[in-house]
Amino acid sequence: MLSKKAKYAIHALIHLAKLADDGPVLISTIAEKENIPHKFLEAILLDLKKDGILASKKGKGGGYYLLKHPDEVNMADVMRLFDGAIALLPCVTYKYYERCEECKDEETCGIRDVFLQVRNTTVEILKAATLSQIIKIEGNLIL
Amino acid sequence: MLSKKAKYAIHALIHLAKLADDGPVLISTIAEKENIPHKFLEAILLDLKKDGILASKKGKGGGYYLLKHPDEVNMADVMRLFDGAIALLPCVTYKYYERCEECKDEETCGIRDVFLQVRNTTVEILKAATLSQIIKIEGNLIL
DNA sequence: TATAAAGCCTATAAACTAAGTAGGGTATAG
DNA sequence: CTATACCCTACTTAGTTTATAGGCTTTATA
Repeated sequence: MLSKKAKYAIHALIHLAKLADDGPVLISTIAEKENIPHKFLEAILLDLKKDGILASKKGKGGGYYLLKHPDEVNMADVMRLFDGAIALLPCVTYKYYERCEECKDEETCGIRDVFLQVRNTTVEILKAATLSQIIKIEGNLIL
Repeated sequence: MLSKKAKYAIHALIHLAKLADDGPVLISTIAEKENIPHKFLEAILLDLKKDGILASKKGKGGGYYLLKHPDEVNMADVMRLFDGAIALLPCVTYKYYERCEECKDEETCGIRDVFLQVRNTTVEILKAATLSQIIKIEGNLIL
């Protein structure tokens, strides 16, 4: 399951993507509209900023805004940022690779093979799911 | 990520599937061969028994053995048993459905759509991954 | 240049979960 | 009838998640 952090991040990002041309948005505004605890959201947005997805402006008239284009922000990246590896086994991850402790021989491990497939198809779908794409889907679903 | 419980369960099941015709296997034997803490494995095997996948025989000459055919035991079932829902969001699960708290409108939720796709393809792969299948793959990989 | 606005930073706490341990109870083959 | 081996309940320990508290720093603007 996704952590709340990741879920909140996605909601905040979509919120910001929809208002991409309206200048900085207050943490408080996002928190209220998206039902996210204010202080918790603060930490989340900071992480997204450190990762280069968002930028912020301090002081009066400040707030957060998207730095990357909505086309360039996908769910795989967001999930990795907050929840770590997408794969279900450490031995089939890309960035977080680790050997499975109890595994006797990785080469002939039939379990590995299955979960590698799962990882690959999952990453494919999540990479295609950009902010633009999600907003577009929501638009179509309303019809 | 899979819990250790689920991983241990898979290893134990494969172990038992390979020895399906040799009568009951001792917990101690599986624990030793698969590097699983004995007491922990005890609890895991009991869960698998309660779920109808394994059966056991008490007393001298006892142990655990597969009740279901290796064709009928797949990774989706094992994962659900130990780690709960396979989906990454509670609102796209089959058996464990729950509304996402922060979700304003499930009908028009673009996030839901993405994670429903992920769930469906994942379940498809995991259902196809039966014990027989995994053992077969391992056999082929050795070549 | 004071001052309010708004993000930044560190520490802490409460609740939950995962992983494993302890110790005895119960059934059964020989 | 006793050694064997699974069954059951409770507990512990460590780590993670989900926050909250409180003050610090930057900045627009009156």
